[in-house]
Amino acid sequence: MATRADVAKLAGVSEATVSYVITGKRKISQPVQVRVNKAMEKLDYRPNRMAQALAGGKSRVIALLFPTTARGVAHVDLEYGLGAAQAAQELGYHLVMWPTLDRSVDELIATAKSGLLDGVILMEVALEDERVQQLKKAGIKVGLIGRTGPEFGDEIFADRDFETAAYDACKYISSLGHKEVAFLTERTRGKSVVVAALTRTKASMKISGKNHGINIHNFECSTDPDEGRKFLKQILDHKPKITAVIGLNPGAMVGLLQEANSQRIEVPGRLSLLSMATPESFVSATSPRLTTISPPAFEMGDSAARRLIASLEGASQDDLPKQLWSGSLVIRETTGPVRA
Amino acid sequence: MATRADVAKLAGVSEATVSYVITGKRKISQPVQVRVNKAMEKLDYRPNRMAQALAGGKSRVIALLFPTTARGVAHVDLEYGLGAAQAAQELGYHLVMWPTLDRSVDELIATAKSGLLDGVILMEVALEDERVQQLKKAGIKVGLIGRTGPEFGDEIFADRDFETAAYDACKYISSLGHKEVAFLTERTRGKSVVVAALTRTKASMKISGKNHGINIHNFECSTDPDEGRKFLKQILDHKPKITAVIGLNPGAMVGLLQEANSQRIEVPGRLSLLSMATPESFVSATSPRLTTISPPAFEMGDSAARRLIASLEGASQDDLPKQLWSGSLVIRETTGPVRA
DNA sequence: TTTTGTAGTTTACGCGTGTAAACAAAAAAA
DNA sequence: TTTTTTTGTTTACACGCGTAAACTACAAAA
Repeated sequence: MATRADVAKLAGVSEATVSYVITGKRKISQPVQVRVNKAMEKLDYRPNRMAQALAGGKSRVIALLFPTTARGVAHVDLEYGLGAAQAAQELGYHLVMWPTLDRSVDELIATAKSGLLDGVILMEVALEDERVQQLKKAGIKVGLIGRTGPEFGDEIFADRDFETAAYDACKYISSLGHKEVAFLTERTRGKSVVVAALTRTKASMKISGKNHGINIHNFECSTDPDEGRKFLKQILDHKPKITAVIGLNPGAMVGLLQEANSQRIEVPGRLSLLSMATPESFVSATSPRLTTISPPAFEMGDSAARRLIASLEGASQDDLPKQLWSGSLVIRETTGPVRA
Repeated sequence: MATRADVAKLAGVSEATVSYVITGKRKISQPVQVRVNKAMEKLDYRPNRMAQALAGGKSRVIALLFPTTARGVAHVDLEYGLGAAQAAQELGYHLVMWPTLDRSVDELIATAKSGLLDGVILMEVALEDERVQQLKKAGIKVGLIGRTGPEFGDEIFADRDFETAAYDACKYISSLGHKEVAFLTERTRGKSVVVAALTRTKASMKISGKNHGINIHNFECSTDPDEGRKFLKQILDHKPKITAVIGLNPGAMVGLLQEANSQRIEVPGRLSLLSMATPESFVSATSPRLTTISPPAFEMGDSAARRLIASLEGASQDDLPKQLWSGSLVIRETTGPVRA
């Protein structure tokens, strides 16, 4: 591999001049620039990234934390990751996958201090997320998919617009004539970490439900599909007036749907189902296909990465993609008018 | 951040001694080792990975190619990726996500030459995969999830055992009494790249079908669920004797299932469905839940990464995880005895 | 006694870049 | 003309580590 010295020799200039042509941090005359560029092309020169990182103190590598629970990873995380990785690539950065079983960031901080990582993107952000504090204290830039709250003014993030999402959901469900609606979220009792999305959506649903004349009944269960099955029986037996379920619990939603199918409960005839958290790519496997308001995961990953990198470069925060994404309602086969 | 010099000073030895204590490449006396280790601990010393990479010529970073088509990424890829990333992490390596729209590896080679990448893991490997040649020619170590063929003796890979998978599928389906079985694969006509898995499975199905007294009818269609829907009509109309479908096309399989549900075709009463390529985590969304023989994706990713890294380190190839994985049959709700 | 060997440690330098500071040449000001 | 400023380029070194080669102290062999 050709080095800067080779380029300098071929172009008949000093090594520093080559560097300055590349970075543009000093003015170099037109003819010299041309000579250097030609030499670089001829030698197929690529600056050594390790040397750049060592000398410059920046690796241009960021990490994406994949929170892996016992049950595996949420598939939407892959889409966040791909969006972020692709954006990073376009900007000359690289994204390393960082699976974690617990929520510890110790190893991550150690790696960042060793010079490999310039920044980190976090998912499944809690309202009070100690990881954010720990990373910041260690001097590591943090980007969020999601956000802490409510003082997030100085944070770098891309998140859903829960107010709009809840509004759209309630508007649509109410337009179908539903009055008694279950809102099914993930279980929070006994959990040390409550993802911020849950709190925000719950609050927004309460307001939007009222505004659209819907009675929102809050339920929660674990993300296991079996829990979704039990939940179906529960509402059929104890809350027969409920005619629609809005869900922020993709695992339970598919279980609910499966149970409805096998018990010949008509969907959407008897019960309409709308999921607010099922990734698009997952919907294709459901039957009948779920109506959703889903996060534009790829775009959100892209946005978070671009914002983090802009911050790393000290670049202006203009010309960046959206920060809040409502996601759009896609009407499929699990929602319909309430039966007369 | 503390450097080697700090440690050396505190321990009262030279910098080289510190390095040799870490790497163990020279013999260092017990008392000195103890002094150095204590100094490292006290200073919370972490070798700078960029300096290590520059001086040592190895970055201990590998890339994982995510082939992203227009339709998105196969979700099984996430599981491969997590397995590989976790294995890499355990071994002191890191894995960067490398999304590619086409199958070009030019940019990847350039990045490897710039010193950032020691090796690459490839997915969706074709029988004659030019990427493998290109990367090898550029001096980049390659690990495969899948394999080229048939001369793969010197290659580093983890792949499915298609012979066993096909055998298990045919044995089970035949035990249910099915005689006329469709085998549904992805479309190959007009495609420049044929994934090796397809060719191998087809060949194995032919043999195993014969051995189990099953008539295998080969079909192929695109991975679009809509194609799966059309396919259902096609076999019902033109091949009514077929009572089971074995699929190597997850997209079409879910479409098929959806169409069967909406047309009230009984599954598995009228038609049994067995998928050989649907990732476990995807199955939870199907209704009724698909019977599968699925690749143990996480373990395969783990194996591929461990093998690649062992090769990078020049380590022995012993004590490595399996190379060929058949995956186990998980009987769920879409298979049953043929109707009398 | 001298020679040879060995274990343990240090010296010395290279890896390829970023960039502050020094410098030279040409242009502008005095 | 001399002095100052500006522009363009180079010199010099730091970044933190890996490791070959040199060295020291001491034991063993001749």
